[in-house]
Amino acid sequence: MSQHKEIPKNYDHRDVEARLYDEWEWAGAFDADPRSEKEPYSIVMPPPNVTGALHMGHALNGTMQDVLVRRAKMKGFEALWLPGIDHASIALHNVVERKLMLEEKKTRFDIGREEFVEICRTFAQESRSQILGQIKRLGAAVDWRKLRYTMDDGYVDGVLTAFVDLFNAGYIYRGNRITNWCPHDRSAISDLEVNYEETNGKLYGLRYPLVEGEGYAQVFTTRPETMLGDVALVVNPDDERYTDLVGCKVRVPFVGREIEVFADDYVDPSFGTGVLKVTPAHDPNDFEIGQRLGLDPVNVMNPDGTINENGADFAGMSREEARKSVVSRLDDEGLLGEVKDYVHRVGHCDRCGTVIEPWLSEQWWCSMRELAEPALEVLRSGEITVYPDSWRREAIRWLENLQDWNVSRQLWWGHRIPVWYGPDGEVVAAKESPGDGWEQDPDVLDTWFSSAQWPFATLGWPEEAEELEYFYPTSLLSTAREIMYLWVVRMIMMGLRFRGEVPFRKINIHSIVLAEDGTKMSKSKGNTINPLDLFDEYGTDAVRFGLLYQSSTQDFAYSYERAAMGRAFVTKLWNATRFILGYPEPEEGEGEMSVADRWILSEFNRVARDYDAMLEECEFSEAMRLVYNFAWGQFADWYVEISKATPSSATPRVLREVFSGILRLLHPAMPFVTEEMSRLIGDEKLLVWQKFPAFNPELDDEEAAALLDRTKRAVSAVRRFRAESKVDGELEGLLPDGVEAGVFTALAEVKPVEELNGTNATLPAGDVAVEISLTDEQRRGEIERLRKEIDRVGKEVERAQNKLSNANFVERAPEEVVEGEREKLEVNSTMLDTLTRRLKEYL
RNA sequence: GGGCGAUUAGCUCAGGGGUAGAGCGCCUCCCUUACAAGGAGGAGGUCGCUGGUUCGAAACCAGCAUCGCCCACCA
Repeated sequence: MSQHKEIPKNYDHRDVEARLYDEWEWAGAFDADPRSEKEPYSIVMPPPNVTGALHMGHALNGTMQDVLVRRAKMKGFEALWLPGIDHASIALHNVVERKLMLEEKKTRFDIGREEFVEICRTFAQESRSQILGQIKRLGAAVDWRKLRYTMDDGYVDGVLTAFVDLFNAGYIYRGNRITNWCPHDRSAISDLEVNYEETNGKLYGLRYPLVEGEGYAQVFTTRPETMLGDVALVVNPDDERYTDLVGCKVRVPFVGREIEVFADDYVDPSFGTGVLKVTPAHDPNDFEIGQRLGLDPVNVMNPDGTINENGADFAGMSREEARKSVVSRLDDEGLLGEVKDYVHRVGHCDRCGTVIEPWLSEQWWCSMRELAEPALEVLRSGEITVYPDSWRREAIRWLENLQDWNVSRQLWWGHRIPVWYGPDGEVVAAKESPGDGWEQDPDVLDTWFSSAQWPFATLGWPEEAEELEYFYPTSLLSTAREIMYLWVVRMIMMGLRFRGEVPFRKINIHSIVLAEDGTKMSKSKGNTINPLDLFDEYGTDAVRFGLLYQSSTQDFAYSYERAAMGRAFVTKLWNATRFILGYPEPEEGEGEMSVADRWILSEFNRVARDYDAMLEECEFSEAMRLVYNFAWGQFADWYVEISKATPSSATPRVLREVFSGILRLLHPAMPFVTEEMSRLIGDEKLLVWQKFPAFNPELDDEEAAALLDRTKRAVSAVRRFRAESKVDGELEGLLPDGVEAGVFTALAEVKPVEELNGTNATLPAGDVAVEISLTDEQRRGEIERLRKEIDRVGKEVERAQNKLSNANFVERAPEEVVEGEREKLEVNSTMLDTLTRRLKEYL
């Protein structure tokens, strides 16, 4: 009774995955111990937002990290993969506010800060458990005991410590300046949280009547409503058209303010009329011009985007209403000039999509220049390796042009800024209230401020925890490039500031998984793919393999074919397992190895070496190709067939050894099915506790490799002949030179004879030629086949002759290339002679 | 306005100075005792265009075209 009959032909991932994950967890397979004697390896997981479910990007990134962590464990490192969740201040704000509006028709201001924060906390709690479940579905080898959440007490302490330190060191300061204001969120956001979109707008010509005399000055603007806050007009000092205008006064319509015309270099005479209106409270450039001219800004807007009391009759209107109203009343009064269509880029809030209003407000800023210097240094010197390197250069460029960072948000959900205002106007930063009568700043910190502490705050900082001591700096950070600036670069700065060491030694920037049509996945377009659905349909291992196989430095359109490819691979391996279980057990002792045994061991050995090197450099796609091609194209297609046809006494051992090696190579990429197969073939240890195959120079066997290479080519030549000439029955032939006799005879199904019977065919296979006897019946079609071969080989000869007759080639090309051509010419010339002679015989 | 990248088989994509690769799809044969989600064999490409470097370019360089992405305060 052969054992494999009891194992189904197809692997059932549903049955296996949930069971194995629990087993891994119970066994403590993912635990990492800071007191270990081993060398540490650590990755902190980019924490998913509490707002969202796992998407394809998470699946890809999670798989890559899992590959590296499991591999590190198998290579003998004490490997930690630390999981986490981000409270996602502004993102969760939006989700909860939308829900509140939808379900109760209330805004956050209706229910108040305390209640709102409570709702956020509850939502986060619920959403979090769902996300953690999804991480498990992926198979992620994370140490759950070390799960961190950015709102945990310990983590909060780290964030506040960092803020207080930066404040006391003078990096954090308060400034009244133009920020990107989101009227919907009623909060400032940072430059990086603004998305600029091409918008079809209009340029409105506005006319400002001269106070003295007749006439007006015309200005073009895209935001006419901001004229209510104008404090000056400016022209370029070299603009001769307006020499007389400088120093004149004009009247701002509706508000009646008389403002002066100044000269300033900033103005581009070729744009519009060459006259610019200055609205310091509502435009960053104007703010600077206003400062140069010593003019006070006039703010005409409320935090919610409505016009305030400075806006005369327009007070209370929304931005949009005010724009229409201003334009139509200008028109009524003859003060509206030309109105042109104008395509320009308008900033939108990254989280809610609302049009951003550049708006003057009081915010906390973090001065970046000095903090950036050490970060630049580690990137320039290559102390941090980035895959691919182009992103290292990008990061450098960005750091070189860094603006100060607005870290305060007028939101409620998040880390409240630890700045306290004393009864006598004192301002201090402290983790706790300095005493009675002190009031805390109402704002919260930018989410990314807390994220910037992630690599060390998760390990216990500011405590000198043993985890921090042992696992920091982390080994690698893997992430999508879209948060390179928002997050990665800031972690480098903060890591260097607070630990004096880089937060990670390597950065893997992976590609973005696009929708099938090659556009970005987005909920609004409805083209998202849910990885969990894929896991259900194809099996997690198959999806993981497909993602890795398809990943590269380029963004890629997700293709279900890759998951199907992974599934086919799983099936292939699964059936190899069934084969091995039905194969004779290894006998006592090593056994005598055949050339084929030596060959497959040698090949495997090389694959293991190259595979490991590829993973070390985050070349996941190439690594998958390599092991796939070996497992399927060499092991299954050839060695398994050889093991059936001409086994040696060592074959049962070698077969299991190589297959077990393949499972160990693949385990990091396809953890579930490999674990199941490993068990079936009798391994007692979990795969993460088995040894990752390492290169063994003794197994390298050039001779066996060359022999099998020729043998396989000879076999293929015979198979091709059979297929093309439609020859079924047995063939007789000479044993070609330099092939492995047993393998050739068995796989080509050619009966070796001493002499051919006279009606022969020559089958070329590179530097091997297979000579076989033909029956008269088999001879049919031989003439046509010979002509085709003669044609093909003739071209080869011609090509080599051309090259070799080029004196420059012979002189300048490397020796081995020239020599190679000579050999090819010789082999092919001989072949051509033989084939031509044979054709003559047959004609 | 700057920067980065892409353009290779019908499709999705690798590769990379020395005769063009994979998966899927297509064609022929085969349900043979691991596997039809499979096996054996095959067809299919002047590697975007134009120049240059080189003995040799699909690969390196320059320009162009097309398509992406990122950065930037022109009203």
